[in-house]
Amino acid sequence: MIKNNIIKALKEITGIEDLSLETPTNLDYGDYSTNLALKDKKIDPNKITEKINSNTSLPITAKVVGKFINFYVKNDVLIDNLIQIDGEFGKTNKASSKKIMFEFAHPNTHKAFHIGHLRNITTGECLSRLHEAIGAMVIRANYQGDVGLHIAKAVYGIQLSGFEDPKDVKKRAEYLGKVYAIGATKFEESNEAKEVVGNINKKIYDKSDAEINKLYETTRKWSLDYFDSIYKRVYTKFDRLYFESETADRGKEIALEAVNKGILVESDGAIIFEGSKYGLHDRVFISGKGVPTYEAKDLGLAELQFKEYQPEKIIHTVGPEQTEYFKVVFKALEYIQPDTKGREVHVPYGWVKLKKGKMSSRTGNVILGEDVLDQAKQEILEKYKIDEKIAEQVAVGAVKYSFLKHGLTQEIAFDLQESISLEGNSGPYIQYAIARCNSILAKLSVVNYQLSKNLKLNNEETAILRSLVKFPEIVENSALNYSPNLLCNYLYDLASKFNTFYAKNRILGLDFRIMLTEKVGMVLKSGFKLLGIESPLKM
RNA sequence: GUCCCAAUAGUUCAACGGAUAGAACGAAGGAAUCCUAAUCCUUUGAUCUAGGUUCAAUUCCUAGUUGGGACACCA
Repeated sequence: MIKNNIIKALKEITGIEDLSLETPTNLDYGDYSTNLALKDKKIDPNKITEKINSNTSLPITAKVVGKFINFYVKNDVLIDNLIQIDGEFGKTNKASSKKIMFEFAHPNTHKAFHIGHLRNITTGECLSRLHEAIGAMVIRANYQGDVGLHIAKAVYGIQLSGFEDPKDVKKRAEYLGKVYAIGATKFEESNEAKEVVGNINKKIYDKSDAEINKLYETTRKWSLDYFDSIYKRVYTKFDRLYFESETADRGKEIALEAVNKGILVESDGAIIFEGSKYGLHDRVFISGKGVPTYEAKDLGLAELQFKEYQPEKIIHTVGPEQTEYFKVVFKALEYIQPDTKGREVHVPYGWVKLKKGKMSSRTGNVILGEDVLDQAKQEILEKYKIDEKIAEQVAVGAVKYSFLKHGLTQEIAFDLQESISLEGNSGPYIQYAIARCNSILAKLSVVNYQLSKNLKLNNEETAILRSLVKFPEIVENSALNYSPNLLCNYLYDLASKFNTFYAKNRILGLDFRIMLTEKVGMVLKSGFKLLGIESPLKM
């Protein structure tokens, strides 16, 4: 990467080890710049610039503006880079051979797969792909809650309202959402219901009631089948599906062993970890009834995950409300299984909130993930004359992009009409640019470039070239900072530059412009692939 | 009460301690003999408050205001 070349050259000249480059937002200030001379008054920016410019092997020229040194990538370097762009462009080996587990999605069976889950899975899939692009070995894991109080509430809801089988994957999921709301509402209303649900919960854990077992197994499968259909729809394939039902027993064992070691202690009949001793808060691992909580299950999960895959890190993509929860559990885990220290990471992503009202599975006031996709698709079909398959790709792209373009920790105020935009800074805008590239190239029978030696580039062409060079480092930054929005911003900017170029220049007839078009299409497509979004050939 | 996170145009969001704080939507106007008008071009408009650190603060620190979240047997 050019950036590294510059840093290396600067280090040799100045002897400063710890220096970084900036990328000015205003292209007039160069492709990169440094503030070295501002930080250290003894440094003379003019001397550095002279040395840089006298070294013709460097890919850049330098210029002093004020105290900044700005670097401009040379034209021939930009063009060499353009020629080299192929489908693999953007991939690096920054994280090569590192094994990282990304754990995401985690819907709970018997509950709705809502829009928040959709953001989660979109984010997790994108982070996975970004890390694969920088050379990591990625394991996609999904930890699904198939036991616990919420299941008991749903089962209770069924007992109250009577069992039905709508005989359709989606309708079954809707039915479960409905009975969950019924059970959960009753649970909050009366102590008697709390007692009943508690007993159902215990029965599910110890499998002591044949009738409940059957009901549980049947409805659990309904949920999982439904989730599978969504995973497929958003192009995610998990390497491993973990279930709370498989971590619960072992988790409880681990917690009990930890009591013997003095890591966990008994308090009021429950087994807890005293996080408050570490500036955190106390949490219950085994309830007074002897049932392992989420905390204990996470102990079982961690052991299983490290044993099965030996990942260097496990990235848990989970909402921000669990930030402090994870701190406590990771701390406990650190004492129980010391080699996990520093390897368990919680990457929180902001909530998707409704612009009006509050989302809650309990009250049934949720926006289902699938409904969002369906509505976006419907709107696209009504608005444009395209076939169903492309409408699906555009709809999924619009929804995914609307999540990914936001900073990861930012909450999103969701409004279907506003959020799922088809114009402006949106997925379809970029898809449209890609389709446009394809459409231009399709006019050519043979692609055979004859680039003249003395190309005179106009502003639009130069802007695109300068942008294309940056793709690999954008991918790297997005991956390492867990920031898909950086890649979104970049792709939008590139697509926008291309559209401006397209509007002002005729492409067909000039080999250089045809090549530029082809390569822009490639980069946009590669970038979208990393976001987990398809690029239709035509729109 | 303690702790965590956020606060930027009318709205939804960007911005690596740097240079003139970027977009999109909205509003107003314009672009078709020519490669896709889901496009392009104009115009419009913002850093919660008070201190501090710095050559330089939307960014870091302190306090406050507002909103969200977590704080024992839910996940």
